[in-house]
Amino acid sequence: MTDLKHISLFQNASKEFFDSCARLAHPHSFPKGKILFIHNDPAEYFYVINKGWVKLFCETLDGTQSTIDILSIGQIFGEDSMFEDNLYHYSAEIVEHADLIQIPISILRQEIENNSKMALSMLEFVSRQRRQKEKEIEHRVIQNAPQRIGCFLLRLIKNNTPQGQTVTIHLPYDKTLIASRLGMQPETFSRALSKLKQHTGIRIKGAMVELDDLRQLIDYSCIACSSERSCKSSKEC
Amino acid sequence: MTDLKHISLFQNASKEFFDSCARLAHPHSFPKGKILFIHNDPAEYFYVINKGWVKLFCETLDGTQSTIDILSIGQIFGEDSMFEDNLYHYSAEIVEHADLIQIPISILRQEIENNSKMALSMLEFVSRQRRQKEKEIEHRVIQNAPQRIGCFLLRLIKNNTPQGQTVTIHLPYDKTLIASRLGMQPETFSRALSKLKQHTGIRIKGAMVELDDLRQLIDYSCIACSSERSCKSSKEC
DNA sequence: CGAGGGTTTGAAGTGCATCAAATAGTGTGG
DNA sequence: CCACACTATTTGATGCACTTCAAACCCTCG
Repeated sequence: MTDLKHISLFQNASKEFFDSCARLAHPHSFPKGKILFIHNDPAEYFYVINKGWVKLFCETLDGTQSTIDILSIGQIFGEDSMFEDNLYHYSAEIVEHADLIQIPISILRQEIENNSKMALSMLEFVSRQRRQKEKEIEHRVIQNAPQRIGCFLLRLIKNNTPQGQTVTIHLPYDKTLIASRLGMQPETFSRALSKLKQHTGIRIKGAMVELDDLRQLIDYSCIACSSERSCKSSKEC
Repeated sequence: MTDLKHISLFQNASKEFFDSCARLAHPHSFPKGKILFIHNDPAEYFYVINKGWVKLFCETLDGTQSTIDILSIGQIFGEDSMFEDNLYHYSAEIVEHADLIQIPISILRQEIENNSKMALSMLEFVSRQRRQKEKEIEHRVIQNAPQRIGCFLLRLIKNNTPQGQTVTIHLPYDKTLIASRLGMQPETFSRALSKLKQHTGIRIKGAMVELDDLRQLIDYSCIACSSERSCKSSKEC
């Protein structure tokens, strides 16, 4: 359970919070494909990801899905039901074998109510996510498919990577999933990626993407973005 | 300044908060077209709208705009810079002559830090907005232009309006603005609205929209939505 | 009445979706 | 270690939705 201490959201959590977690939180492993909960299920727990990937999504009656987010190590989900009517407002599916910690939402709720520093951390956290969603809408309006992929790649690169140096990016999950994350069809993703290749000189081998110069990718993708800094260094994107 | 007491976000604010506001907040009137601040301006104040309409937007170097939101009476904006680097992360423009109250962000910040009930209200507020943004992304993925307009109309209708009764909706601002709010071109909006007319039997006279039966509009628009309830009654949409 | 913005309509182009099929890649059991 | 099955990915062909550019129309307000 020491893992929780490394989650930035919990930097200001109290000893009592961690103690409660030690008593009431459960680590769990889940295989790929497992549905953790679905839209409108009553929400008792939120989850912390220690390993693997989790997809959050909604779907309509006719089965059409829209991917809300795909999360990984250090990220949390399900906590937002606290502010709604204690129902999950999305479905969650394991897309890469995952280790999760299941924690009663009530513990978090209590901590937020009693520990004002924690409440502030939570506010920062939610506010940042709100902004990211706004950015995402902007991107879908302004950027075309290849640019959205370029932006996605840039966000995968660590902030301290210097320019003018060969960089290798490992796509974190299936291309089909990336496509859904970016709001496009798999076919479109495939075609858009090769268009991106033509425009920026990136090299693609399976799930590996290599590029010699960040500059070109930034120039191509971030023209269509209002952020001052590129998506690589901006916390917004 | 009594107006502030009616803002639901401030229901749990302390007497000290309202006192500080009485001393340091300024009411202002602004004409249509006035730019309040632009992206990356240092943020000292947030705003409460008493009257009129305000557009929040971002724009890229080449002038392409993306509308984040269009707000009106009882809504606030600019407060989110508190959790960023004290810069506005969007631009704000008056789109209908507006009366605003300008309040130092520091007052709100202090209130959140000292009054845990207020922190919770704020969390609820931001969390709801985050969810609305998620819904908006879903809508743009799943719904086509006429359906998005239908959904927009439904949200304009008061929740307690009964079905099977003629309803008149007044478009709150320019059609061009509604178009930008929904992420489409004015021409697309115009065409999509008449397509919606064909499908649902609504009647359009300028800025007035009339319909005999909500049911038809709901059936047409909300098929492509994952929300349990229709956009009319759902707090999500 | 006439100027200027908002709105609609028309014609043509573009980007993405869709459907269908081929190909590559991965894991399985023999 | 190979053949098979199954899934992920790519490619091709076609269609549709929305955009873009251009022009007409309409409305309001001085």
